[in-house]
Amino acid sequence: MTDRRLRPRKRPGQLRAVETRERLLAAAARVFAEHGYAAGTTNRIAEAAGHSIGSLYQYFPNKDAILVELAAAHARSGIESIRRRLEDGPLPETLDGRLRLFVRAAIDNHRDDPALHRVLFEQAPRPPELLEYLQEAEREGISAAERLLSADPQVSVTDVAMAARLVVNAIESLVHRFVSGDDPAHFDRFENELVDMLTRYLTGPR
Amino acid sequence: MTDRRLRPRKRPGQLRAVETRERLLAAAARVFAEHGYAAGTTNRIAEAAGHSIGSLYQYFPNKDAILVELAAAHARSGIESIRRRLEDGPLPETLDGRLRLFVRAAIDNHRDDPALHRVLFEQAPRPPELLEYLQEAEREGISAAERLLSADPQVSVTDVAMAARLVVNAIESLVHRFVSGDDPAHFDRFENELVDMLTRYLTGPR
DNA sequence: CTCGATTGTGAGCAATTGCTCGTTTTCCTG
DNA sequence: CAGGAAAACGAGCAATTGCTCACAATCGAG
Repeated sequence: MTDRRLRPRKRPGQLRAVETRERLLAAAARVFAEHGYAAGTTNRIAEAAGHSIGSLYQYFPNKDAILVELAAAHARSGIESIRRRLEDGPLPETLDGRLRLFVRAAIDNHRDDPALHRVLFEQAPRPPELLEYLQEAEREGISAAERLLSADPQVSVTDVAMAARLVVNAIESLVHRFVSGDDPAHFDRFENELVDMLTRYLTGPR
Repeated sequence: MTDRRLRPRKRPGQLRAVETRERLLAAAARVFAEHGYAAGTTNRIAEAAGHSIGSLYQYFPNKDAILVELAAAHARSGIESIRRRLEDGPLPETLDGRLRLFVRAAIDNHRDDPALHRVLFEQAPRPPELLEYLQEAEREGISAAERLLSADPQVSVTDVAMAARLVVNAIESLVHRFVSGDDPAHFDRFENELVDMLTRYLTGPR
């Protein structure tokens, strides 16, 4: 929690080193998910990875850097998941269908490892560097949403900018809440209702 | 972070003691809000309150107990705020008006001290005792919402149970996000749009 | 005023943490 | 095989933390 620099002190060259780094990251994900951020000590992470702390500190300058790496990877995978779905087939015809696509992507990305997601985005300290990265990603999401909403004749909302923020934040927040919560079975009902909520909101009467 | 019991070891009897306890709690709120949970050390809290750590540990068995006390107080104040608004005047005639009442209460309760709220409900560990308290409060809120929605002829939603959960969680999550974020001015626009979203959702076409 | 009970004090202990650094092991090049 | 570089190791240090406990100050009942 001391050094602000997040760059690795040594970039892995040999294959062996790359594997070590990956094992350390995977172990960190497991340890953080199970013990939380504060109790997820660097020694524990190294031990769980089957390596020494010395090795850990060869690839990460401090504990925060590990967390940032995990969080950024998670965010990237979310964005990638949406991109893949968009390229996979044509954009759904109905607004309803398009919203469902985004909601599904969000659910999948959260369902992956809710415990880790909780640690990363709730209880862990978020260094400014990570915050900027996440805010930038959110801003992109919002402006993309804004473009989609503006171009859609079905959308009857007046304050499109605020609507875009609401939609993006609603999906992110609510999915996070429901997946983190103890509702393993009701995901379908939740998905339907959330899509319904957004659709009715966006296409509602003047 | 050791002792599970959260009961105070000594209940203050004299006025002097009550004041000490209150000064400690107020200082804890300030320190947590400014430094976060991990860096909000018990020594720092005691110092900020103008007392010794010894006194702190006479009224709180451990650090967690202080946090739980603050969180519970915050939740209580939120519930109280809604109750006051409901008793203050008659229940608004329109669904729109009723929703706005709840949204306003949520905004006010969050606006009070966003930094502290962040610490309490995001980065700090939530002991099971507190979690149960909060879940119970949420369940009450949801079932109250469910009753209101069922009784309302304007409400056209089919899955009323899930709708109640969505509405309560949407208000809580979205208000939290927007108030915590850096949007001091756009609160009105946000309030309007959120009320609009919920109204259209609940009264939308079959 | 007396004197036990309540309240307040703070030096310091035991435990834990993030992290360093001197050393050993493994790999790659020629 | 030689030998230098890259990778891995892990005992242990410096700093911090939550918390104890022996004692001092203050209160209030008789």
